[in-house]
Amino acid sequence: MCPRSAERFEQIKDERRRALLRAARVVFGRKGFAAAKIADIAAQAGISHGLVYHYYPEKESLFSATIDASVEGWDTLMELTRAQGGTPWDRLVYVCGQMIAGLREEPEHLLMTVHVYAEDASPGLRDVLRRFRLRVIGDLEELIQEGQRAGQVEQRASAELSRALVAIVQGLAINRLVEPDAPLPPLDVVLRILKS
Amino acid sequence: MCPRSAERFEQIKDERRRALLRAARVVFGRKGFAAAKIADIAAQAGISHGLVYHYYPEKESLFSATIDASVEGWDTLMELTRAQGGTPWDRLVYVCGQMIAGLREEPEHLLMTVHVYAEDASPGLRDVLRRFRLRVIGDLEELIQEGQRAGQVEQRASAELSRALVAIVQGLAINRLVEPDAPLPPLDVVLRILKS
Amino acid sequence: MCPRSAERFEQIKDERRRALLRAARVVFGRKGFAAAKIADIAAQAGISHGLVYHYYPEKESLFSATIDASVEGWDTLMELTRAQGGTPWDRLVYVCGQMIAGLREEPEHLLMTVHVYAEDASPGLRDVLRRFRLRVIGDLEELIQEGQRAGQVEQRASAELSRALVAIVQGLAINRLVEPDAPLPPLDVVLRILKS
Amino acid sequence: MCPRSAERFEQIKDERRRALLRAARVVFGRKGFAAAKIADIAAQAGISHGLVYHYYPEKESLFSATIDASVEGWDTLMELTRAQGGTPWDRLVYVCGQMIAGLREEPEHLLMTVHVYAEDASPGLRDVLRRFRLRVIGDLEELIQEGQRAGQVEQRASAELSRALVAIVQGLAINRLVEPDAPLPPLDVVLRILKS
DNA sequence: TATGAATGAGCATTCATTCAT
DNA sequence: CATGAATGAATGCTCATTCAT
Repeated sequence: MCPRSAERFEQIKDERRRALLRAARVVFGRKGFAAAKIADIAAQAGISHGLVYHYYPEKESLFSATIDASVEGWDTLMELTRAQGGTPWDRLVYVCGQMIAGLREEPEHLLMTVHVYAEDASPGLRDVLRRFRLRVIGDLEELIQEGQRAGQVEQRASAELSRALVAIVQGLAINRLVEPDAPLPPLDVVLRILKS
Repeated sequence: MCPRSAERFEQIKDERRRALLRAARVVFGRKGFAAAKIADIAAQAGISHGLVYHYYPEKESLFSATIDASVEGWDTLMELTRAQGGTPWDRLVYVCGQMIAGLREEPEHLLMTVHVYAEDASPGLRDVLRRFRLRVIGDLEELIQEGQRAGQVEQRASAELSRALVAIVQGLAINRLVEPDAPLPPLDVVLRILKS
Repeated sequence: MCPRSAERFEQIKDERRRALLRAARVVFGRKGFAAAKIADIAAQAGISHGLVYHYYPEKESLFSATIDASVEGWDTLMELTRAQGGTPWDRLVYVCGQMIAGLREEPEHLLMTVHVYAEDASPGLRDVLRRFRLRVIGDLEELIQEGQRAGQVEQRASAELSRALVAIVQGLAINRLVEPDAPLPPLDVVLRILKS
Repeated sequence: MCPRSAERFEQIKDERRRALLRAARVVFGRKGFAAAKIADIAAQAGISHGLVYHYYPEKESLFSATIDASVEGWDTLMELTRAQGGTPWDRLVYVCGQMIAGLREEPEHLLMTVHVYAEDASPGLRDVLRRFRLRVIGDLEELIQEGQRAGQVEQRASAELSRALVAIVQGLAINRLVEPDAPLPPLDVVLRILKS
């Protein structure tokens, strides 16, 4: 009724939506799309499963939104990275460092990708994920090419280097889930991939 | 009754069992445990879904058997590797080369692991997979330690190096599934991880 | 929110649960555990088969609950019987009269027992039923012993007499199901078993 | 080829058929029609499940044949009973004695009846069983009427007395299966039903 | 005949989705 | 908005029945 409460309303709604997305990322990341139950996600978010459908009309939309949030997160990271001063190598160190730090806290973030190549995932889902993947790979490739121009990264097919980098980060995410207490290799080991 | 037909019988049975395992590896590898339908696997193997239960009493047993086959495959590879002449580094080159070649043909092999860390996977499944993982990591670590003693691998925590190696291979397996036509990075890029 | 509706909620839930139990008793009693389909029971209760699982997590639990309800019914009857004035014989007349009257309305009640001696019924089920049986037999035996002390029942092994009594009642229940219109023998014929 | 072996052949076939029927009676009696598996029966008879279909084209025929065998057994008992000298009461003692003795060895015999009143048992099955039941009840009723004419059985509706007699015997069969070691009440307790 | 591999219809159970409260 | 009861399509698994050997 009064604007105050309407605002407050929106606030609550937004908060809840964010909480829901966080919960969805965790559960989807851990179990994949098929094995994740709406009820699991609702429980993780602390709401009833019926309420989920007030925010997202179906499981797939929720999943898509989760990816979208990850994309946003990635875009933010890339902006920060580009705003970083220093050499191209410094920027590579920064972005990889952030990715690995992210693994520690939320390995689910980068695992989302793993779960949707399934042949019978709806084409929509596959596309959404594929695009995310290609964006990450593309952004990293750009940084790598800058590094190559600066002579800080070896002169090899940048597409391969970028994919190798993504591969190791995803692989470490898996490791993180299977053995949460195993040590992650230090950043410089990961970055060696780019040095001849 | 006659030995000829009894033999033939067993042969056919064995062949089918192998075909079933192959089909199961492909489908489980692509979709994970929850999303893989027995009917999918049966179709992939060219048999009716009912027949699957003549060979394995339940989905989980089939999954376990699939892992067991992967373990055997790995053991064979390790034997071949150890039988390889040359320096420790040569052996590392050999085993990683084989793993990456395997990715080209059957990326499912190394992906099996990805799908079972789910919190609600039956403890049995999780154990089976965890053991497989630890075996691979352990075997590779041994090779790495030999390489360290020979001065061919950097003197860093061999556990971390081994996990980084497994991570990149698994990450590449994922990449293979998502983008089957993307190029895999060459072997020496992968092995750089072990060199300071 | 408001207590009125919450109460009403619980009421409806309870009603439905009772309706489900009644339906389950009828169907299990008629068909036995294996032959009774959840869909039959749901149809009999006027609900969808999926909803059954909101109330009982599996067929066996529903069956157990059905037995539990029968046990309660029996306990109530025994309380009424013990509250009955008169001689021990009067009480035997009362309880047997009620059992036979029950046969007319719901022969399923006493038939539940018949269906679970199967060798491969889960041990849980068998136990639940065995306990019910022994309770009935034990309670009747007690009444019989009182009758014996009062000289109203013949001085023979009360365990055998009790079992003979249960046997005839169960046998009549079967008769009731097979020939719903055949006459039940009058009470005094049944009670003769206890008189020398 | 030669008549000797052809005969022998028939013999073996007949023996097997009898063994199969015996096995079927045991398993059907214990588990009912729905819960009894062809494989169970075959195992009990010591043959492969496929072979069952050489003797009976389907589960229902096997069940019918089992009933037929029971009918035959009953007819034989009735012939023996009628051939028995003495008073009508002596004959009743004889036939009930045999029934109770049968309970000790093969309680399944009289339990067959219990399992087929199910609403969705095929009408054919229900009829077959109903006829068996009515035959037993009718034969006993005849004996009871003889007893009544001889003044040895009370002058009450013979149909009810007959059904009460069958009821107690069936009830005892159930008891036998649930508690194989519980004592059966002695014959005279059972026969009291017929005495005023 | 005798075996057991193979098929497919049927049933228990799960879970996304809807909707009355 | 929020809840959880209700529905029904989908999937694991069983088992009667068929059939190649």
